[in-house]
Amino acid sequence: MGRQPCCDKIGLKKGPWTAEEDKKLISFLLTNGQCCWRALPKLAGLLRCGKSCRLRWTNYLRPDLKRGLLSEYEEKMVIDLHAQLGNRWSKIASHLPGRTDNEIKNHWNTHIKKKLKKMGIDPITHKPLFDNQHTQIQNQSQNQNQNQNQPFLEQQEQSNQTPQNVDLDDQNKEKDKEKQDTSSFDSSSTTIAIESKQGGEEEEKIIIMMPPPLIDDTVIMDEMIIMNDNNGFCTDEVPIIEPHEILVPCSDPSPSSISTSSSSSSSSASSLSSFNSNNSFLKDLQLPDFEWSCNNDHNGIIINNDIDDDNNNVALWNDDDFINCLNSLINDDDDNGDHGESSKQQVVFDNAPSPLSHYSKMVMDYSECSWPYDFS
DNA sequence: AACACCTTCAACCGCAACCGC
DNA sequence: TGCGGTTGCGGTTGAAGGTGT
Repeated sequence: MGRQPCCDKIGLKKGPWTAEEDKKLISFLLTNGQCCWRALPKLAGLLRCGKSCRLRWTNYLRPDLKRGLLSEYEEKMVIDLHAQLGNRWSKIASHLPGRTDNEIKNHWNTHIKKKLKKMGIDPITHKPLFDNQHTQIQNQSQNQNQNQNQPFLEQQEQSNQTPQNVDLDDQNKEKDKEKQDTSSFDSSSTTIAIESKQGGEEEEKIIIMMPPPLIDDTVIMDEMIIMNDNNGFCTDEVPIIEPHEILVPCSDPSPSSISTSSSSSSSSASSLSSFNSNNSFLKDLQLPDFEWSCNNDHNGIIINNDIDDDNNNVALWNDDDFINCLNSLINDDDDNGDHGESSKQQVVFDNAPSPLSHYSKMVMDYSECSWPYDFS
């Protein structure tokens, strides 16, 4: 006998979600929180299977999602992490706040794969495809080269035994010292330098400093330097998202919903019920020192109770603002953008402990608003 | 304008892992 | 320990939009 389907598919809707369905799902999850996905469609009045609801929420509707193309830095991160983790998209996604495994997987298959091939790098092995005429590989030490050829888990073990340090600037040295016990990033561990210069072709010079072997499923990445000939970037160019600026639960009214650290690192798992209090989620996550490109096209909104007074592009939201927006979204029954009318039927988050209160802080990209609806 | 081909990405499917009993 | 239910993950699909002819 075949496996039982995840749900009774008779009469269940498939295919693209409608705005109405989205609203139902959002409304239900914000008022009730995440319960059993299997039971959710019935409770929410949706003709979908629970799996479909979960996917829709985690990949598209979650308020902490960033939308839009991956930034250059994110892309490099993905490449780098893929070199270590392979197709473990959820693990990769866990290092990129606001990105889902599905999104990264799609981006990898549609964009990055091609780019790497164009650059002469095998997207599977992350090693050069071309011979020496086109490619130079500079390995700074034989051991490092060996490390790269070893299975990932073996690298982990070695890394545990022989943590290596690198030249870091003074500011980072202390930080690095702290992290050394648990994780060490040796930015010199593997360097791939590719110089492509042939008859009128655009010159490319890419140096990829490979990150260290991972010690745990997650790793703190202190350094990742990828230099492009005319488009090199350094840490000075991008603002840093501190861990406290990233979506963090401030409280969890349902202790039973706290997930274990082993699963909470997944972006897909970073759902309402997965958050833990007291920032333990972040501890589990071990986010990298994130740096984002700061340009005029991306005015960041940080929904945050803390103030980032250095960044003029940052606007501050609090929970109430956000809930108001969600109310507007959910109760939007016309298209004239008139979201503020108090006479509208309102989904009430006020009295019941709102699951949204889990999101004390979150980062949204203003121009690529996380929510698929305009509720401005 | 019409058609074919290509690209993108949301959604689906099936398997594996996890969890509670 | 085994079993059944639930959730998470990664591969794949297919509709929609874009591009070329």
